[in-house]
Amino acid sequence: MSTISEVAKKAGVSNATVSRVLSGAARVREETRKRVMGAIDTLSYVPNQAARSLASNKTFTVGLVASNIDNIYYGPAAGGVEKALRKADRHVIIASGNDSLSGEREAVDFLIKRQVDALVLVTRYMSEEELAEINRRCPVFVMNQHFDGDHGRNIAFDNFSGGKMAIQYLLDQGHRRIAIVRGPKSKSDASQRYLGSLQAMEAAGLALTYEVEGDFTIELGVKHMQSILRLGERPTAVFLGNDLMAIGALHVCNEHKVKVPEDIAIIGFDDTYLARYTSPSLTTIQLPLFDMANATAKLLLNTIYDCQYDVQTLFSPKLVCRKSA
Amino acid sequence: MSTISEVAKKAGVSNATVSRVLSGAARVREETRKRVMGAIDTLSYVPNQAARSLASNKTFTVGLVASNIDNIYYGPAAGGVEKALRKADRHVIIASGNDSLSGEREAVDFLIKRQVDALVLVTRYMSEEELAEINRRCPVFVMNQHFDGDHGRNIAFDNFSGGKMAIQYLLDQGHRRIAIVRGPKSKSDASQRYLGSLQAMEAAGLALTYEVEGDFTIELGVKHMQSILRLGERPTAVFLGNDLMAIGALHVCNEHKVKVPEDIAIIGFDDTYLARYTSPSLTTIQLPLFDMANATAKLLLNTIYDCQYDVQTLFSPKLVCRKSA
DNA sequence: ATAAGTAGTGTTATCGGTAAAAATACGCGA
DNA sequence: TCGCGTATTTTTACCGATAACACTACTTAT
Repeated sequence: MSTISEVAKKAGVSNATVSRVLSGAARVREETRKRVMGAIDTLSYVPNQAARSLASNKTFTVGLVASNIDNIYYGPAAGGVEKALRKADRHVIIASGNDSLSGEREAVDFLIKRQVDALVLVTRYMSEEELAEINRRCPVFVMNQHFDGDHGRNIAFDNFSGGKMAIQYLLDQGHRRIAIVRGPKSKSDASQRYLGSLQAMEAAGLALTYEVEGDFTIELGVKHMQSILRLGERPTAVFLGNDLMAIGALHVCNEHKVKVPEDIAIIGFDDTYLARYTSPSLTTIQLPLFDMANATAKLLLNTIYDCQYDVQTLFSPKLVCRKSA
Repeated sequence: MSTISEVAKKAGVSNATVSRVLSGAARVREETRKRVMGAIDTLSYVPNQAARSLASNKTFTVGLVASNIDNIYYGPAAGGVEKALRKADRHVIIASGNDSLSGEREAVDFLIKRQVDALVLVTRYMSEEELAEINRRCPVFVMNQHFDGDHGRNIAFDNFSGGKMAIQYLLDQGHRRIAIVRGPKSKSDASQRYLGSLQAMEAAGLALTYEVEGDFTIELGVKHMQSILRLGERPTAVFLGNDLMAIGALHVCNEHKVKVPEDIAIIGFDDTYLARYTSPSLTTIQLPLFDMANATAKLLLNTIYDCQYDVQTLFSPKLVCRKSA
């Protein structure tokens, strides 16, 4: 490992000049610059991150907390964040929240101790107040919850329209007896989807046949679908608040030989990559998680590191018609 | 943020003494130690990682490269690694290989530039020779491929027995016409599963009805299952080299109204968490990925950081009977 | 001609730790 | 009482960058 001094010596300049060439911020004569670049090249010099951090008081590191790494939503989220940050030569530390509130807190504390420059949170259990609290210790960015950091901006998805769209599609298909397994009341995205659904129903002058709160897990999709199948007068269609619950629901229908979509139509939300391969394939509302995560990271780069990316801050739902509805 | 000097001052000792209280390696009088701990506590001092790294020439950071973060296998792998490392107060930087060889290489280069102390690779495209090559630049740990770093140890899974077990189960169920969609020939784990299957068939005096190479993706599971259904004399059972391909296969069967397991039995490999929720639920061979990743990380900690964890280095397959076979 | 501004580069202090060497204190046997 | 070994702590160099400031050589305005 060569150091900046060796490069400086070889190029016949001072350390400071090499540093300037590297940072690109200050003016350097073109000829000098070339000489330095040449030296960097022949020595295959790589700046020492630790020294950089120590001197500049930045770590060039962003922490990513997921409530659970082993989760179908985590992949695209981490991928989108990592892609944007790597391109900008920053890196991502991960910490899993082990699917609990205390775990999420520990993960956040761990990363703050590691002096990350900012946090991206994809949490399930933290309230918005708690996010604000954390934001006082370290800049926080989220993508699925209502929370604007100090920068006053956020990446948002139009969950309301998405919920409306799902129900509207069922109505258009002729369904009148519709049930909803909504996501948790504590989550604003879930609530928006629900509110959108209600509006679509009301506009059609109808009421929900059945309604229950799930927690976005397969397990609760299973449980609630079992209840729905036991209902005296079954609905002809069910809107599940996310794909995971829809997968659980499909599983139950198949087990009970209830034909989807003939006997009962199922529609999900998110369009995870599995939706295409369920049996039958899942009709759902697409949420472009990877792109949203990418945008979140770019917003972060702009805010924390003064980068200049164009950032799309509002994303819209899209209906993906497959075979389940 | 308070510094080590402030702590030292408050405790009435030198910086060095605080340092050795923290590291725990050297002898410190119990009374002094308590005084220092007290000062650390009241100042809520947290050591500066950058300074630590710079002085000790270690980053306490491990790089994790996955061929694709957005992959069902990545979650448990990352989770297992992260858990062990966080407990040991090290952290994990992630980099995605974007599902290509060049992407994997870039990810590795990125992490080495970031001066990680070691690498954990969960790659799809890199040959063992390339791993050895990388290992010369930075200690490499893998869990699914045959590769022992300089330490000469590795976390291994008995894929051979797993393959044998899958076929044996099908034979026990009375199947005689059996097809295999094996994993890629370039991967040793896939080949071991295949070899194990062959042995089971031979022991029964039978030959495979059909055999083809897949690449562990749902898409190829779909494609090969379609071919199998077009076969003149269909096999009565198919062993897919991993769950992802099995999910694709199930999807095709359901689409073609081929009843599973009555018309054709399907067995997968890995027991991903989705196996439980397919229709019908997937019979498969369990591979404890999270635990293996955890063990890999512990092996890494022992090797790189002189920790003393007990590490299980060989893991065994287990049959998980569900409804698809 | 002189002051003032600007481009380009060098000097130097500093970031907050670690580790090796040096110093101090203390107990013990000769 | 002296020398020596052991236990404990301090001193003193770094580690490799950055950033504020200083300096030099030109331009340009006055």
